[in-house]
Amino acid sequence: MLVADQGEVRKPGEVALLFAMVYRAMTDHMHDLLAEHGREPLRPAHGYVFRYLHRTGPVTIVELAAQLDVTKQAASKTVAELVEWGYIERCPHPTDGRAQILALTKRGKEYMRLADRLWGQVEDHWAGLVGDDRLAAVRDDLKAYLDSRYGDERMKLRPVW
Amino acid sequence: MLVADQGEVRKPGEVALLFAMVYRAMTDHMHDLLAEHGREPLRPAHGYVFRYLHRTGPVTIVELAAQLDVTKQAASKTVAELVEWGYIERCPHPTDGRAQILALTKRGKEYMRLADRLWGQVEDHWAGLVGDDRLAAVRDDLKAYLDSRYGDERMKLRPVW
DNA sequence: AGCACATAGTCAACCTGGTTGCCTAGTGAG
DNA sequence: CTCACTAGGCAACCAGGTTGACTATGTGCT
Repeated sequence: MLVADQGEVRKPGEVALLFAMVYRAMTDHMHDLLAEHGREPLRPAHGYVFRYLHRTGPVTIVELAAQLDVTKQAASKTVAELVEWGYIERCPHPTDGRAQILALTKRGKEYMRLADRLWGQVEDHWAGLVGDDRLAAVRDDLKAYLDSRYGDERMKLRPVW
Repeated sequence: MLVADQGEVRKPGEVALLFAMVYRAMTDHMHDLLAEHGREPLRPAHGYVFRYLHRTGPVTIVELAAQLDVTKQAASKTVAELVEWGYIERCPHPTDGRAQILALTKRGKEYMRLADRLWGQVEDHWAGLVGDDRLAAVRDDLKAYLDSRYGDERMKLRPVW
């Protein structure tokens, strides 16, 4: 596999700035692909709700708020939107009269599967540029940084949005 | 140099999610370092203002707005804050009575130099984990993606904040 | 059973950081 | 001089969060 170009010394802040730009570029790329499928982009916060519900199964608003690292009210607002758009449904909690159970609807699962496929295409595009091995190395280096900062807590870190 | 661990297949969306988390982690890391120096964190938008002024020299609000990809009013608000905090100063435009020239103050330059140094430390931490070569490869792969999407326009892409 | 305390979710108001539409003062071409 | 345009600011608005308070429900203790 190709060795990195050694000619250019890394400037302070360069990688951080590139990071912010690439994140933006990837998000825009994703929105372009969604548009090609006639789908409106949802906000990253929405995407994290979908991922969390898919990984964990039905949860309450309090649990969702904790996962997204926002207040109950903010989680409630986000949920209200997704309910209105038909991506999430509310069910009574089996044992707690106060709480509600939130779950992805069929439509929500479809959107999430499409989004995963399209994110995969964004990453495939990138892998096509630099090689699967290099992108896997990028991923591993990202994980190394997160592990160094958060260890086992790293999956709890709220992503930027 | 070590070859990437081949055992783990990339999952769709994995790199994108890692991206959002690492960006968050790097920003938090940076805030921790600033706090160690008794400095308040500024918002990323502020940091981009500093960088732009430093690279380009004094500019007007309209030019700044274009660079940040926000409205004149938003740029004006951000500038008003930085003026209030003593990082930027306004001067009359030499030839246009309507316009003002914005420039970094000494204090602004000091903050920016410190911020660059601290971003360098964030990146050095990462380089220490994965190796300079690997981080240089990450940087090159980030650039490859941006080039593929924006070519020469890539430096004009507004970063996420 | 009753009570004190805690919690789930919602409401209204607020805040931040943007946008929009409009305004005044200034610019430049004709 | 006139007119179309621009620079920057004002006020109101919006989105997406927070705060504090509220009601209904739950829990644990006596």
